Amino acid sequence: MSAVGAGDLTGSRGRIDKRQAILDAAFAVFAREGYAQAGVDAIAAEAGVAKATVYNHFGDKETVLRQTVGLLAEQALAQNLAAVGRLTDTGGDLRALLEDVGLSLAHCYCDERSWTLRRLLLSEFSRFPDLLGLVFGQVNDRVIEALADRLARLALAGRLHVTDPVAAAEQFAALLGSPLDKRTRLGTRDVSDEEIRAVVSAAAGTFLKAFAAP
Amino acid sequence: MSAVGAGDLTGSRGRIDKRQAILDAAFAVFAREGYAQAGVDAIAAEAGVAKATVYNHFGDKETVLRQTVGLLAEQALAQNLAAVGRLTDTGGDLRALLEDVGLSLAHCYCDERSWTLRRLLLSEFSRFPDLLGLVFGQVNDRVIEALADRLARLALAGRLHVTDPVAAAEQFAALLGSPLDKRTRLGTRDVSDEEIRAVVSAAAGTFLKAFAAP
DNA sequence: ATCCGACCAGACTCGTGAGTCCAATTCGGG
DNA sequence: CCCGAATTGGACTCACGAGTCTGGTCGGAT
Repeated sequence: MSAVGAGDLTGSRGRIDKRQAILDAAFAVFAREGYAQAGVDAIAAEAGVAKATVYNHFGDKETVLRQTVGLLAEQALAQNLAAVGRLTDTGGDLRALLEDVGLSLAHCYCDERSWTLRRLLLSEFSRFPDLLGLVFGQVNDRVIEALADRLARLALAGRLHVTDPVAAAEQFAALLGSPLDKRTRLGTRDVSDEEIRAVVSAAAGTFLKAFAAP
Repeated sequence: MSAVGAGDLTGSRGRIDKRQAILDAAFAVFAREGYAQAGVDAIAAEAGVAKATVYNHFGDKETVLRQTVGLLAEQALAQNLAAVGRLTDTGGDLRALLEDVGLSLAHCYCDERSWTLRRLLLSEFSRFPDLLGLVFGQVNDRVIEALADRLARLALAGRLHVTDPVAAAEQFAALLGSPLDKRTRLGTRDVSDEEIRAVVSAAAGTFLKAFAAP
């Protein structure tokens, strides 16, 4: 949860680290009420901090939002890249490998924080279009790119038959993400692990039928 | 654009049809500013109507939003169903058929009104979760269902090899929608017709590689 | 001609939330 | 042990927007 840079005498008692407490609280409150409705008072209260302290650290409400989103996006990116990193040809069953990676990605995708972040981003998109741009460009595209790299290597090894690795990566992501969006109603409905597994399996199945080497 | 029920002495002069003018204006303003920011004053101004008239017709701001979204969702559903309806086995080239339907669906999906509606829905989702539920359930699911029906018939005719038509329909939709989401940055970027065509072609290609009868 | 109901302009109430200010307090380092 | 920076609670200003009300206008039906 916390775990950032230098001095980490975590929030509760330390005189420092109000900052992190505020960011956590802001995320919770923004997610719960939306940017416009969320009062800075509410954020301060949730963080156990005076309103003036929030302004000391961030200057204004908008900056609080940007910092919050930026931090979360960074974390999400790291998680997704780690998941994609598992896609390494071990010479074993290709389908099992794809399902393993797909499952890791699906778990990143369905993580509570992840859903909340995405919902927040979508909600405030009209007010802060650049935020969505940042996340689309910096997170989504990077993950696709990393996935494409791995797929290209599998293709070189003769295990897949893809001509455009980026397109294939996009399609794999689509096959994974869209059904999850629908099943979870944008993360507002719990899905059993079996259901996730079924989605991943279907995605991997279709992907392999389309791209497995002959 | 307007074209609804009974008396359509369109907005400007007629004593009636203020209602439709208000709904149109509300859609524009909500889309531009988001629900929370959009003032009823602004909606009234955009509709060329007094604020009191808005309250005469709808009672409160929330009702204005619900009616607006409901109307638009209905129209979107009709358009999508029409597109799916084109998926009829003519005995000709299956790929061309799929691309034709895919293109029709993509055009529905990329229509300005369609994007705006979806963005509005996503934006206000935290405040009105039931609205998204309505659209997901009543529009999205129905389209998938209709598509599944058509795919099932193609399977019966021996032209496709699908075991679960609904899953296949979902995947086709995913292959179509996700790349469009990304390319158009949720509809905030114009995409050339060639680009759309390329997405449709890629989707149809992957779908057929996975599901074409052997 | 006249009455009714929809419409208009704009003023008004009321609540809410951003951002500021300040005097009192508390902690951390020297 | 003391200084300064961070923090605190709370009061305060200011702007904005929902919803109400009023007095008056206009068109159409009887």
